[in-house]
Amino acid sequence: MTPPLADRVRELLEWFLVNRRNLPWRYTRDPYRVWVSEVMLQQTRVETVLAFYGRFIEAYPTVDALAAAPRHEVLASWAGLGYYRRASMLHAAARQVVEVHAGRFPSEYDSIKRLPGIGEYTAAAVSSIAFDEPRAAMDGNAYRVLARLADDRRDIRGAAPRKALRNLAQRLMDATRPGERGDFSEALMELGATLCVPRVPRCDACPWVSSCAGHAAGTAPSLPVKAPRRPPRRTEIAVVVIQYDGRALMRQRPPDASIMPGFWELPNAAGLAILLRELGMPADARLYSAGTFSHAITDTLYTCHVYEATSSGDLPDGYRWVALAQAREIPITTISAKALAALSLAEPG
DNA sequence: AACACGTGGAG
DNA sequence: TCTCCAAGTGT
Repeated sequence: MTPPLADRVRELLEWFLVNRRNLPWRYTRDPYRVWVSEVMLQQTRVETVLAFYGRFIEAYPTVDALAAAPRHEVLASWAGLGYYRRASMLHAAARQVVEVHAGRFPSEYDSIKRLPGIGEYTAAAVSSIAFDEPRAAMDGNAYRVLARLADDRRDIRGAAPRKALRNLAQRLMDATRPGERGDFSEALMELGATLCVPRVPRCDACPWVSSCAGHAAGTAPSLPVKAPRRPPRRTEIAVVVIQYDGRALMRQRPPDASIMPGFWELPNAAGLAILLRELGMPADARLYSAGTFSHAITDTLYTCHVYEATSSGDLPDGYRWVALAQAREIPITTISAKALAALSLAEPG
Protein backbone atom coordinates (compact mmCIF):
# COMPACT_ATOMS: atom_id res chain seq x y z
CA MET A 1 0.00 0.00 0.00
CA THR A 2 1.24 3.46 -0.91
CA PRO A 3 1.69 5.83 2.03
CA PRO A 4 -0.97 8.61 2.01
CA LEU A 5 1.64 11.35 1.95
CA ALA A 6 3.13 9.95 -1.24
CA ASP A 7 -0.40 9.97 -2.72
CA ARG A 8 -0.77 13.66 -1.84
CA VAL A 9 2.58 14.41 -3.47
CA ARG A 10 1.61 12.54 -6.61
CA GLU A 11 -1.74 14.37 -6.86
CA LEU A 12 0.00 17.70 -6.45
CA LEU A 13 2.73 16.96 -8.99
CA GLU A 14 0.23 15.66 -11.56
CA TRP A 15 -1.77 18.86 -11.18
CA PHE A 16 1.42 20.95 -11.45
CA LEU A 17 2.51 19.17 -14.61
CA VAL A 18 -0.66 20.39 -16.34
CA ASN A 19 -1.16 23.77 -14.67
CA ARG A 20 2.41 25.02 -14.32
CA ARG A 21 2.81 28.63 -15.44
CA ASN A 22 5.61 29.33 -17.87
CA LEU A 23 7.81 31.69 -15.90
CA PRO A 24 11.25 32.77 -17.12
CA TRP A 25 13.08 31.33 -14.10
CA ARG A 26 11.54 27.93 -14.76
CA TYR A 27 13.61 27.42 -17.87
CA THR A 28 16.81 26.89 -15.92
CA ARG A 29 18.26 25.07 -12.94
CA ASP A 30 21.18 27.48 -12.83
CA PRO A 31 21.45 28.19 -9.10
CA TYR A 32 22.35 31.83 -9.76
CA ARG A 33 19.21 32.44 -11.79
CA VAL A 34 17.03 30.49 -9.37
CA TRP A 35 18.54 32.50 -6.53
CA VAL A 36 17.88 35.88 -8.22
CA SER A 37 14.28 34.88 -8.89
CA GLU A 38 13.73 33.75 -5.30
CA VAL A 39 15.13 36.97 -3.86
CA MET A 40 13.00 39.09 -6.21
CA LEU A 41 9.95 37.01 -5.26
CA GLN A 42 10.38 37.64 -1.53
CA GLN A 43 7.12 39.36 -0.53
CA THR A 44 6.62 40.33 -4.16
CA ARG A 45 4.08 39.12 -6.72
CA VAL A 46 5.06 37.17 -9.79
CA GLU A 47 3.52 39.84 -12.07
CA THR A 48 5.72 42.52 -10.50
CA VAL A 49 8.87 40.43 -10.70
CA LEU A 50 8.28 39.66 -14.38
CA ALA A 51 8.90 43.33 -15.19
CA PHE A 52 12.34 43.20 -13.56
CA TYR A 53 13.75 39.70 -13.82
CA GLY A 54 14.55 39.58 -17.53
CA ARG A 55 16.28 42.95 -17.55
CA PHE A 56 18.26 42.05 -14.44
CA ILE A 57 19.48 38.72 -15.82
CA GLU A 58 20.35 40.40 -19.10
CA ALA A 59 22.40 43.02 -17.26
CA TYR A 60 23.96 40.46 -14.88
CA PRO A 61 23.87 37.01 -16.55
CA THR A 62 26.24 35.39 -14.06
CA VAL A 63 27.22 35.72 -10.44
CA ASP A 64 30.58 37.08 -11.63
CA ALA A 65 28.88 39.81 -13.66
CA LEU A 66 26.77 40.79 -10.65
CA ALA A 67 29.78 40.82 -8.34
CA ALA A 68 31.73 42.99 -10.77
CA ALA A 69 28.96 45.57 -11.14
CA PRO A 70 29.08 48.82 -9.19
CA ARG A 71 26.65 48.92 -6.31
CA HIS A 72 24.75 52.01 -7.51
CA GLU A 73 24.07 50.29 -10.82
CA VAL A 74 22.56 47.25 -9.11
CA LEU A 75 20.40 49.52 -6.96
CA ALA A 76 19.23 51.38 -10.08
CA SER A 77 18.22 48.03 -11.61
CA TRP A 78 16.15 47.37 -8.50
CA ALA A 79 14.49 50.82 -8.35
CA GLY A 80 10.70 50.35 -8.22
CA LEU A 81 10.81 46.74 -7.06
CA GLY A 82 10.81 47.52 -3.33
CA TYR A 83 12.62 46.18 -0.27
CA TYR A 84 15.89 47.65 -1.49
CA ARG A 85 18.00 45.98 1.14
CA ARG A 86 17.49 42.85 -0.96
CA ALA A 87 19.52 44.40 -3.78
CA SER A 88 22.34 45.36 -1.42
CA MET A 89 22.44 41.91 0.10
CA LEU A 90 22.21 40.19 -3.29
CA HIS A 91 25.18 42.22 -4.48
CA ALA A 92 27.15 41.56 -1.30
CA ALA A 93 26.34 37.84 -1.53
CA ALA A 94 27.50 37.73 -5.16
CA ARG A 95 30.85 39.18 -4.10
CA GLN A 96 30.97 36.62 -1.30
CA VAL A 97 30.33 33.77 -3.75
CA VAL A 98 33.20 35.02 -5.91
CA GLU A 99 35.60 35.49 -3.02
CA VAL A 100 34.70 32.62 -0.70
CA HIS A 101 33.39 30.01 -3.16
CA ALA A 102 35.60 30.84 -6.16
CA GLY A 103 32.60 32.01 -8.18
CA ARG A 104 30.70 28.74 -7.87
CA PHE A 105 27.32 29.01 -6.13
CA PRO A 106 27.45 26.75 -3.03
CA SER A 107 25.42 23.54 -3.19
CA GLU A 108 25.22 22.83 0.56
CA TYR A 109 22.11 24.14 2.34
CA ASP A 110 24.15 25.51 5.24
CA SER A 111 26.53 27.40 2.94
CA ILE A 112 23.61 28.81 0.94
CA LYS A 113 21.83 29.87 4.11
CA ARG A 114 24.90 31.80 5.30
CA LEU A 115 24.80 34.18 2.33
CA PRO A 116 23.33 37.61 3.07
CA GLY A 117 19.65 37.95 2.19
CA ILE A 118 19.09 34.20 2.20
CA GLY A 119 16.96 32.97 5.08
CA GLU A 120 15.26 29.64 5.70
CA TYR A 121 12.78 29.98 2.87
CA THR A 122 15.22 31.04 0.14
CA ALA A 123 17.87 28.53 1.20
CA ALA A 124 15.31 25.72 1.03
CA ALA A 125 13.89 26.96 -2.28
CA VAL A 126 17.30 27.15 -3.99
CA SER A 127 18.40 23.83 -2.44
CA SER A 128 15.34 21.98 -3.69
CA ILE A 129 14.89 23.70 -7.06
CA ALA A 130 18.52 24.00 -8.18
CA PHE A 131 20.06 21.03 -6.32
CA ASP A 132 17.12 18.62 -5.82
CA GLU A 133 17.71 18.59 -2.06
CA PRO A 134 14.74 17.47 0.11
CA ARG A 135 14.24 20.83 1.87
CA ALA A 136 10.70 22.13 2.32
CA ALA A 137 10.46 25.79 1.28
CA MET A 138 7.95 27.50 3.53
CA ASP A 139 6.57 30.73 2.11
CA GLY A 140 3.21 32.37 2.71
CA ASN A 141 1.58 30.13 0.10
CA ALA A 142 2.86 26.94 1.71
CA TYR A 143 1.65 28.02 5.16
CA ARG A 144 -1.79 28.92 3.81
CA VAL A 145 -2.23 25.71 1.78
CA LEU A 146 -1.12 23.46 4.64
CA ALA A 147 -3.09 25.35 7.30
CA ARG A 148 -6.17 24.66 5.20
CA LEU A 149 -5.21 21.07 4.43
CA ALA A 150 -4.82 20.37 8.15
CA ASP A 151 -7.60 22.79 9.21
CA ASP A 152 -5.13 24.37 11.63
CA ARG A 153 -7.01 27.31 13.18
CA ARG A 154 -4.22 28.64 15.37
CA ASP A 155 -2.75 32.11 14.72
CA ILE A 156 -0.19 31.52 11.97
CA ARG A 157 2.21 34.00 13.53
CA GLY A 158 2.78 31.74 16.52
CA ALA A 159 5.82 29.48 16.68
CA ALA A 160 3.94 26.25 17.40
CA PRO A 161 1.56 26.22 14.43
CA ARG A 162 4.36 27.29 12.10
CA LYS A 163 6.50 24.44 13.31
CA ALA A 164 3.65 21.96 12.87
CA LEU A 165 3.04 23.11 9.28
CA ARG A 166 6.77 23.06 8.54
CA ASN A 167 6.89 19.49 9.77
CA LEU A 168 3.94 18.53 7.58
CA ALA A 169 5.65 20.10 4.56
CA GLN A 170 8.89 18.30 5.34
CA ARG A 171 7.10 14.95 5.62
CA LEU A 172 5.57 15.59 2.20
CA MET A 173 8.97 16.54 0.83
CA ASP A 174 10.46 13.37 2.31
CA ALA A 175 7.81 11.39 0.44
CA THR A 176 8.85 13.06 -2.81
CA ARG A 177 11.09 11.11 -5.17
CA PRO A 178 14.56 12.35 -6.14
CA GLY A 179 14.38 14.44 -9.27
CA GLU A 180 11.02 15.88 -8.19
CA ARG A 181 11.96 17.89 -5.11
CA GLY A 182 12.17 21.21 -6.98
CA ASP A 183 8.84 20.52 -8.65
CA PHE A 184 7.28 19.79 -5.26
CA SER A 185 8.50 23.13 -3.84
CA GLU A 186 7.22 25.03 -6.85
CA ALA A 187 3.96 23.06 -7.02
CA LEU A 188 3.02 23.74 -3.39
CA MET A 189 3.60 27.48 -3.91
CA GLU A 190 1.87 27.42 -7.29
CA LEU A 191 -1.22 25.84 -5.73
CA GLY A 192 -1.29 28.62 -3.13
CA ALA A 193 -0.71 31.34 -5.71
CA THR A 194 -3.31 30.24 -8.23
CA LEU A 195 -6.05 28.16 -6.53
CA CYS A 196 -5.60 28.12 -2.75
CA VAL A 197 -5.55 31.93 -2.66
CA PRO A 198 -6.48 34.11 0.35
CA ARG A 199 -10.19 34.66 1.06
CA VAL A 200 -11.55 33.08 -2.14
CA PRO A 201 -9.99 29.63 -2.72
CA ARG A 202 -11.09 27.77 -5.85
CA CYS A 203 -11.54 24.42 -4.14
CA ASP A 204 -13.50 22.99 -7.07
CA ALA A 205 -10.29 22.84 -9.14
CA CYS A 206 -7.95 21.75 -6.33
CA PRO A 207 -6.12 18.42 -6.56
CA TRP A 208 -6.30 18.11 -2.77
CA VAL A 209 -9.99 18.94 -2.29
CA SER A 210 -10.97 15.43 -1.19
CA SER A 211 -8.32 15.29 1.54
CA CYS A 212 -8.55 18.93 2.69
CA ALA A 213 -9.79 19.19 6.29
CA GLY A 214 -10.34 22.94 5.96
CA HIS A 215 -12.55 22.42 2.93
CA ALA A 216 -14.52 19.70 4.71
CA ALA A 217 -15.02 21.94 7.73
CA GLY A 218 -15.84 25.02 5.64
CA THR A 219 -13.04 26.98 7.27
CA ALA A 220 -10.70 27.11 4.26
CA PRO A 221 -11.54 30.66 3.09
CA SER A 222 -10.77 32.13 6.51
CA LEU A 223 -7.51 30.23 7.01
CA PRO A 224 -4.84 30.86 7.97
CA VAL A 225 -5.91 32.82 11.05
CA LYS A 226 -3.88 35.98 11.43
CA ALA A 227 -4.25 38.79 13.96
CA PRO A 228 -5.18 42.15 12.39
CA ARG A 229 -2.37 44.55 11.64
CA ARG A 230 -2.17 48.01 13.11
CA PRO A 231 -3.62 50.92 11.12
CA PRO A 232 -1.13 52.95 9.04
CA ARG A 233 0.45 56.16 10.31
CA ARG A 234 -0.31 59.19 8.15
CA THR A 235 2.36 61.75 7.33
CA GLU A 236 2.52 64.87 5.17
CA ILE A 237 5.63 65.54 3.11
CA ALA A 238 6.64 68.48 0.91
CA VAL A 239 8.83 67.84 -2.13
CA VAL A 240 10.24 70.57 -4.34
CA VAL A 241 11.67 70.32 -7.84
CA ILE A 242 14.24 73.07 -8.34
CA GLN A 243 15.54 73.17 -11.90
CA TYR A 244 18.55 74.82 -13.44
CA ASP A 245 19.71 74.24 -16.99
CA GLY A 246 18.02 70.84 -17.44
CA ARG A 247 19.15 69.65 -14.06
CA ALA A 248 17.40 69.26 -10.73
CA LEU A 249 18.65 69.77 -7.21
CA MET A 250 19.09 66.39 -5.52
CA ARG A 251 20.93 64.77 -2.65
CA GLN A 252 21.95 61.23 -1.82
CA ARG A 253 20.44 59.52 1.20
CA PRO A 254 22.97 58.29 3.76
CA PRO A 255 24.18 54.68 3.34
CA ASP A 256 22.73 53.76 6.73
CA ALA A 257 19.26 55.22 6.14
CA SER A 258 16.54 52.76 7.07
CA ILE A 259 14.50 53.52 3.96
CA MET A 260 16.15 53.39 0.55
CA PRO A 261 19.76 53.91 1.69
CA GLY A 262 22.06 55.40 -0.93
CA PHE A 263 19.19 56.49 -3.17
CA TRP A 264 18.98 60.01 -4.60
CA GLU A 265 16.07 62.25 -3.73
CA LEU A 266 14.62 65.68 -4.34
CA PRO A 267 14.63 68.18 -1.47
CA ASN A 268 11.87 67.12 0.90
CA ALA A 269 10.74 67.72 4.48
CA ALA A 270 7.75 67.35 6.75
CA GLY A 271 6.45 70.75 5.63
CA LEU A 272 7.09 73.53 3.14
CA ALA A 273 8.36 76.02 5.73
CA ILE A 274 10.88 73.52 7.09
CA LEU A 275 11.97 72.63 3.58
CA LEU A 276 12.58 76.26 2.57
CA ARG A 277 14.56 76.87 5.74
CA GLU A 278 16.72 73.78 5.09
CA LEU A 279 17.42 74.99 1.58
CA GLY A 280 18.31 78.49 2.75
CA MET A 281 15.50 79.93 0.66
CA PRO A 282 13.39 82.89 1.72
CA ALA A 283 10.11 81.94 3.37
CA ASP A 284 8.27 83.89 0.66
CA ALA A 285 10.09 82.25 -2.26
CA ARG A 286 7.98 81.92 -5.41
CA LEU A 287 6.73 78.37 -5.68
CA TYR A 288 4.26 76.71 -7.97
CA SER A 289 2.12 73.92 -6.61
CA ALA A 290 2.38 70.93 -8.95
CA GLY A 291 -0.10 68.60 -7.31
CA THR A 292 -0.40 65.97 -4.61
CA PHE A 293 -0.11 62.20 -4.56
CA SER A 294 -0.04 59.50 -1.90
CA HIS A 295 2.51 56.82 -1.39
CA ALA A 296 2.62 54.04 1.21
CA ILE A 297 5.82 52.67 2.67
CA THR A 298 5.10 49.70 4.89
CA ASP A 299 2.85 51.09 7.64
CA THR A 300 3.23 54.77 6.79
CA LEU A 301 0.94 56.53 4.34
CA TYR A 302 2.57 59.65 2.91
CA THR A 303 0.62 62.49 1.37
CA CYS A 304 3.15 64.24 -0.86
CA HIS A 305 2.76 67.85 -1.94
CA VAL A 306 4.88 68.66 -4.97
CA TYR A 307 6.19 72.18 -5.62
CA GLU A 308 8.21 73.66 -8.41
CA ALA A 309 10.69 76.51 -8.13
CA THR A 310 13.39 78.12 -10.19
CA SER A 311 16.97 78.08 -8.96
CA SER A 312 18.00 80.61 -6.39
CA GLY A 313 21.52 80.24 -7.77
CA ASP A 314 23.48 78.76 -4.91
CA LEU A 315 23.90 75.10 -4.01
CA PRO A 316 22.66 74.17 -0.51
CA ASP A 317 24.92 71.99 1.61
CA GLY A 318 24.87 68.33 0.62
CA TYR A 319 23.04 68.89 -2.66
CA ARG A 320 24.10 68.41 -6.27
CA TRP A 321 22.68 69.28 -9.66
CA VAL A 322 21.57 66.06 -11.36
CA ALA A 323 20.87 66.01 -15.09
CA LEU A 324 17.29 64.86 -15.61
CA ALA A 325 18.46 62.77 -18.56
CA GLN A 326 20.51 60.82 -16.03
CA ALA A 327 17.55 60.13 -13.80
CA ARG A 328 17.06 56.62 -15.17
CA GLU A 329 20.60 55.54 -14.46
CA ILE A 330 20.84 56.36 -10.78
CA PRO A 331 18.72 54.99 -7.96
CA ILE A 332 16.02 57.55 -7.14
CA THR A 333 13.52 57.25 -4.31
CA THR A 334 10.03 56.35 -5.41
CA ILE A 335 8.55 59.53 -3.99
CA SER A 336 11.04 61.66 -5.92
CA ALA A 337 10.49 59.66 -9.10
CA LYS A 338 6.74 60.19 -8.74
CA ALA A 339 7.27 63.91 -8.14
CA LEU A 340 9.35 64.18 -11.29
CA ALA A 341 6.75 62.21 -13.19
CA ALA A 342 4.08 64.63 -11.95
CA LEU A 343 5.99 67.36 -13.79
CA SER A 344 6.60 65.07 -16.79
CA LEU A 345 10.32 65.52 -16.27
CA ALA A 346 11.18 61.85 -16.01
CA GLU A 347 9.28 58.62 -15.90
CA PRO A 348 9.18 56.85 -12.55
CA GLY A 349 11.83 54.14 -12.22
C1' DA B 1 9.34 38.06 19.61
C1' DA B 2 8.14 42.06 17.46
C1' DC B 3 9.15 45.26 14.18
C1' DA B 4 10.87 47.61 9.97
C1' DC B 5 11.27 47.32 5.29
C1' DG B 6 8.11 48.75 -0.81
C1' DT B 7 5.00 48.08 -3.97
C1' DG B 8 0.86 47.14 -6.65
C1' DG B 9 -3.33 44.38 -7.47
C1' DA B 10 -7.76 42.60 -5.91
C1' DG B 11 -12.15 42.93 -3.73
C1' DT C 1 -10.95 55.04 -1.01
C1' DC C 2 -9.63 51.51 1.95
C1' DT C 3 -7.96 47.08 3.53
C1' DC C 4 -5.51 43.12 2.82
C1' DC C 5 -1.51 41.10 1.72
C1' DA C 6 2.39 38.49 -1.68
C1' DA C 7 7.60 33.20 -3.50
C1' DG C 8 10.91 36.85 3.73
C1' DT C 9 15.10 38.61 6.06
C1' DG C 10 17.64 40.93 9.54
C1' DT C 11 17.78 42.96 13.86
